[in-house]
Amino acid sequence: MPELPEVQTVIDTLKPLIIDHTIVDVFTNYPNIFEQDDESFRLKVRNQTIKEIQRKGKFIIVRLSRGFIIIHLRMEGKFYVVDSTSDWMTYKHSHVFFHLDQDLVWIYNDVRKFGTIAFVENLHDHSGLNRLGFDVFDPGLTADYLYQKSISRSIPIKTFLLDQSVIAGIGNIYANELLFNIQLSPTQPANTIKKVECERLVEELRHLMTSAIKQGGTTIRSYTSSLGVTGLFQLSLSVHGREHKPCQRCQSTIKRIKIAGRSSFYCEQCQKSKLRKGRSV
DNA sequence: TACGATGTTATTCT
DNA sequence: GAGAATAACATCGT
Repeated sequence: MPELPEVQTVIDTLKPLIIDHTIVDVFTNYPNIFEQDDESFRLKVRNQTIKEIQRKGKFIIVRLSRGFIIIHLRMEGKFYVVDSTSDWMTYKHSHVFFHLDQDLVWIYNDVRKFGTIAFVENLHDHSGLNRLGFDVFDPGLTADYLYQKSISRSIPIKTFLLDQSVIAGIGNIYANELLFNIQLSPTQPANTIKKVECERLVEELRHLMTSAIKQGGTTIRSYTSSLGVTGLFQLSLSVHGREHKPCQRCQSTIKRIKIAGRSSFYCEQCQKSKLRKGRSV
C-alpha cells in the first residue's frame, strides 16, 4: 500500500479527473468496505458534487457539496477513473463503483479488502481522523512536541514514529528510511531520544517525504496510482528491503529484525543504540 | 504443500 | 494506561 507520498500522488492525480463531477450513484460488491451500512452511504452521497480532495496522514478526505467521504487505502487500495463504456465491470478486485456524470466511473480497487470508506457530515465525526496527531507537514509538529510526546513512551523509537496519534503519515518504509538517514537505532526506547535528535527527526522527515512526493511516491509490489501512474521512488530507498546488502554509508551488512511485528531494516554500524541514563537536552 | 511475509489500523488482550 | 498480540484479506515467494 501506499504510504503518505503515494497517497499524495493519488490525490494529485485524482483531482483533475473527478473534481466538479457529480456522483450519480454508487454500487458495491463488498459492502464491508464501508464503515456504515452501504445503502445509507449510497443515499448520503448520491447527487452530491465532489468539491475538493485533501489528506490528513494517510486518510483521503473528499469534500462534497455537503459532507465528506473519508477513505483509507490501507495496504493495497487504489483508484481507477474510466469511461463508463469501457470494460470496467471485469476489473479484478474492484469493489466500489462511483458513477459520475459525463459517463465516468470512479472505481475503488483493493486486493486485500483492508481499505475503508465512510461518509460523515463533519470531519470531527470520524473516529479514525480524530485519533490522528499532527500531520507530517502540519506546522504544529515541532521537535518540542515530539520530545514531550516521547517522555512517557518506553517503546522502540521506530514503533513510536509509526504511532499515528503522535505523527500522522509515517509508514513502515519511511520509518526505516528516516532512522537510517539520521543514524538512530530503531530499537532505542523513545524516551531516550534527545531533543536535538527530535529536531533532526522532524527536519529529515519533511525532507524525505517532500522528495518522495516529488518523485511520485514509492512503488513496491502491487501499488500503482490511479490510471496506472507508477511511482519511481523505490529506486531511492536506502535501507528498506536491503537485508544482506551492503550499507550505502559504511558497507557493512544491512540487518532485518521484527519490531512490533513489522520488518525493520537497519545498519548495525551506523545505527547503534545509545544507552543512556536519563537524558540530557 | 504449507507457511510466512506484505505498505495499515482498530480492537482485544495482559 | 501502555504495549503486545491479533484480526480483517489475498497473493506471492520460499
